[in-house]
Amino acid sequence: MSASAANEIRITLPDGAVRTVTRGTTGADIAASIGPGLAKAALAVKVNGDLRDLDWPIEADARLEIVTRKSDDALDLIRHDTAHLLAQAVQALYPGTQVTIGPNIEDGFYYDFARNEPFTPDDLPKIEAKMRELVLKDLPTRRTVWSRDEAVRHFLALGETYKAEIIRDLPGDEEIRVYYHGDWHDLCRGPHLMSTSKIGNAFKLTRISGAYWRGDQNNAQLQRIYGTAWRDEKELNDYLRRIEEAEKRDHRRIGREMNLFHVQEEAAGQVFWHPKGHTLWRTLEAYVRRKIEKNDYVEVKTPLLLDRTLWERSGHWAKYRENMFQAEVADEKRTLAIKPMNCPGHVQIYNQGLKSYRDLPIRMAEFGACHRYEPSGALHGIMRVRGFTQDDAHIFMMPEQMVDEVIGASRLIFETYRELGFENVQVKLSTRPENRIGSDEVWDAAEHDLAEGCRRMGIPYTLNPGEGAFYGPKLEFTLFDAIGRGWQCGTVQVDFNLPERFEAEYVAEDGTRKRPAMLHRAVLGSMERFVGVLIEHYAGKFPLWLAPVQAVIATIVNDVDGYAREVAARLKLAGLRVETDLRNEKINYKVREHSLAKVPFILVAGRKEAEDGTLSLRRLGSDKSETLKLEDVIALMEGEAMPPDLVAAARA
RNA sequence: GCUGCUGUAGCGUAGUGGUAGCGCAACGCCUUGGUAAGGCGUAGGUCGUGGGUUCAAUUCCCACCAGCAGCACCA
Repeated sequence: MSASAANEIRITLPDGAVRTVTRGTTGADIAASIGPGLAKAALAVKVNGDLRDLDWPIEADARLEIVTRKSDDALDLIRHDTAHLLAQAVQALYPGTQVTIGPNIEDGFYYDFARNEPFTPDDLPKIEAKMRELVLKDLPTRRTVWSRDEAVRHFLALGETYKAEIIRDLPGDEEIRVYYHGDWHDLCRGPHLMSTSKIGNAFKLTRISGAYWRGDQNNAQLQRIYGTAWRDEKELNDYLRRIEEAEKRDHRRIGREMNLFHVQEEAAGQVFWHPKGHTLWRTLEAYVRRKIEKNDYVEVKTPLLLDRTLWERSGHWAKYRENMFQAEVADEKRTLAIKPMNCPGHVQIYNQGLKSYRDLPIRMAEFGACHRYEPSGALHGIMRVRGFTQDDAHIFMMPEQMVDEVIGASRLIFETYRELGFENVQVKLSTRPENRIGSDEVWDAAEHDLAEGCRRMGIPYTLNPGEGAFYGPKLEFTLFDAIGRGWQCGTVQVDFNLPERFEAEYVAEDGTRKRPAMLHRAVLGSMERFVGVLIEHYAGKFPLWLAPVQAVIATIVNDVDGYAREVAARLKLAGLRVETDLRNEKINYKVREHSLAKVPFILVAGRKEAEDGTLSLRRLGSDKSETLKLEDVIALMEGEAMPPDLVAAARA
């Protein structure tokens, strides 16, 4: 091999072209050799799939890809550089502030700072202005490599104790890089854009919050600044519009606008359901009830208030007491607690009378009102509350029936979500935590049964190691709504604890007493939360079968009030939820009002319709109307108002 | 629970050391009008709660409660 050949390396470009260049050539050099346009557009390179700085010397044969603003990787680069820019601006404006970490997150980034004085919302525009100033200065990026000791000493001398801690904790073989943007520098793995001007102007600081160092409540609380950054102004504006759209779907807002429910401070974390909201609730409940009846569940109702001794026996008193509401009465010495879960109650019912293996499995369901003292900061509308109703069930069975029951419960969950309009569902298997009860053999079997159930159903799942409950492993079902947000709702959990503690038994085929296995399972999870999810998923525009008011009959003149009432009566007879609007208002006004109230059908009745026995039907979201015979309206609406499970049954 | 912010009529908001306005909604009257806001009028607030400062507090201070954003939590 000649000396020159030893100094040459082969670079393969994405189109397959191969270039021979001198060892140590950078991505910038190669981009320049391809063309001046690309040289200008280049932000970074990918060397054998790894993102690198443009000036990173390439030392061996490699596949190389030039990353421009159009590349998928550009956003990550821009966001991370913006995070640095934020830190640089903050340290320029607020000397003495320590930097910690500043990772990318979905749609943006954040940076955590240690500073005694808190940031206020007024600081954001100031910081942002400073950031734009730094962009205009076009500060060049310079990468340096330090020894560990040198870096630690350096950052400690600067008073950057968090950075020093981060460096100390880096794996031994990791190269310690410090990036300079002009005079300012930060420890960073990179890569970075070659100068601050490459970031562009499409960024915005969005909010401030507290955050614990390393996410641990026992550590110091830092101040986090969130921001978003995009390739260009258009992308930024699209994003801001998306946020606005999401705000419009907010169930708290729609709940108020559609008069579904309210909350008030005397009952923090609990919901006052208004007639319309409760109609929605009952419709959903009736649907779930049909589903479980079809799946051979029995429904029960158990007490809300149970004696402390029962909770001691179940283990909740020891493990869950801080989250339980307690009640006392003047005349009695006993302490009662409001149930945070339904399981102990269900085991009490199971334990009434001796069960045979022939009775199993017993699938015991309850729409159980539970109360948990959730931390005040966790409360959120009707999504995270202190008083909620689980569509709960416990399945008592022989251990060998476990896989079938896991499959049955999972199938019910998938089917329900699909019928309710959620196609995309993900499953997680949470396995044994550090702190647990039960032998390894029992855990092995339970984890196996959950996994086996998924496998046989052909549903993929991801592992969530160590995240199981202390009493058993679980499957968690996350559904994705219309704007792509995930909601963990359903769960299937194995429980070793309760049957043991309450000494549940069944008589086996051989006449011996055996302990049944138990599965907890919820489909919607919390009714309150699920109604919230439905509101946000549909943005309040519910499918007809769920809509609290399915149609309003709006009159044009008072002469037809009688006809409108008659129509309403006929529709009600057909099982439809309708209201009349006989007010002395113009039809424009009525149409506007009921459209804003998201009523699926407006049935307009004027003189013509009253004479012909017809209605002018206008669908929500349409500006057209069509005139139909009353019978046809009823037939049409009856068809569309059929709940999805009944539609499926009718088709079968 | 932690950090920050907020709390004025049902909702959305203005405002001030001298006991409060506006819009929408509500209610009443007039208008009976063909598919997204007709007109006029009336009523509604101990300005989150409790203390303090002051001649005087909705306004300033403190505490508490609740809400919002995030963190932490989420059997």
